Amino acid sequence: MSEKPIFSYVQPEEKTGYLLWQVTMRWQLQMNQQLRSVGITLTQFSLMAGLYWLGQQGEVVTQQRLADYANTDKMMTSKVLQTLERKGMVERFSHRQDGRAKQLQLTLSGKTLLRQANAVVEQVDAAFFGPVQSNAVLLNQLLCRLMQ
Amino acid sequence: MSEKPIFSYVQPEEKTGYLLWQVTMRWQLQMNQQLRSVGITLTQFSLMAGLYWLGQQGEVVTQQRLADYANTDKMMTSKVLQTLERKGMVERFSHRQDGRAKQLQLTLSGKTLLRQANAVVEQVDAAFFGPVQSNAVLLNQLLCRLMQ
DNA sequence: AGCTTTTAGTAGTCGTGACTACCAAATGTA
DNA sequence: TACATTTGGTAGTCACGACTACTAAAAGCT
Repeated sequence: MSEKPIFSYVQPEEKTGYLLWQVTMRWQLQMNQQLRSVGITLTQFSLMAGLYWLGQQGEVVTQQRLADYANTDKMMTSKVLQTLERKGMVERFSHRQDGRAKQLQLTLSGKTLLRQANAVVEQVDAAFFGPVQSNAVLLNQLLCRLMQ
Repeated sequence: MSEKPIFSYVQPEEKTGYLLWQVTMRWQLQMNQQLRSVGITLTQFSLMAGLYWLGQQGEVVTQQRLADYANTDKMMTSKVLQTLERKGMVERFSHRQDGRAKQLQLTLSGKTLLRQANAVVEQVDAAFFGPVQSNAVLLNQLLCRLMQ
């Protein structure tokens, strides 16, 4: 006498959410493994990239602004930026108008590192998405719709 | 006199890899937030689900076997299973044939929790992938191709 | 049997990622 | 001006997820 099965007959790995998760973990792993050669993590890269980008737009970038832009929470952002400051990639000054805020700035070594890291990221991305290159635009659209 | 820009004119958030990452983080967050009501994490759920599934196939499941199946590393798997054992969701016996291995078994409470958690997962998945429901099969195929 | 190599599992570290809780500065309002 | 509320940032906790390094048992080899 067997119990009622918990799952339907679909195997877990056939579920879209699970697949999405697995694929992303693999992408993230490859990124971090390759980025290791330049001494940076994916998260650190994405924050530095965000900082650079906002800076290019002429913005005065605070930690909260960067966190909003990168969709990271401010606590994590604070910690990673402390790490990046310790590594000499980022400087944090106190904000002129707002006494609470920290104004962020990439250092010269930071920009150099960012440039090196970006080359790695581009290369891993190309290799990873090679198998679906013809459908890249489509995949992009679907993902965009999931972000609203 | 301005330096050569580090990135092309594409904004970072337009990159497929970055999008994939963002979407998955959001999916994972929603999963974990909802699963909290039943007192389990997504990772714990996926290991329990894998254990259940392999058990249904009549296999004697060891930690390494489960790790292989779930694409998790054995160190992490070991720790999460210790947590699950402490919570009384899983039992770990020593393997009859292999003195190194641990044989895994879901407890009754484990199965109950798994059933509750699965209902939550199904519901979050449905809500999350609603916006692309008509293209679900296509998205699935693309993701599958990225897993080889 | 004696030896090397592989394999199953654990301990402990680092870096997220989400959380609670907190401080202090800025803002809104009476 | 006085007070309550919001906002920018930090400290510390928990749970991955990847890593190094380790023990001990199994398997392979001579």
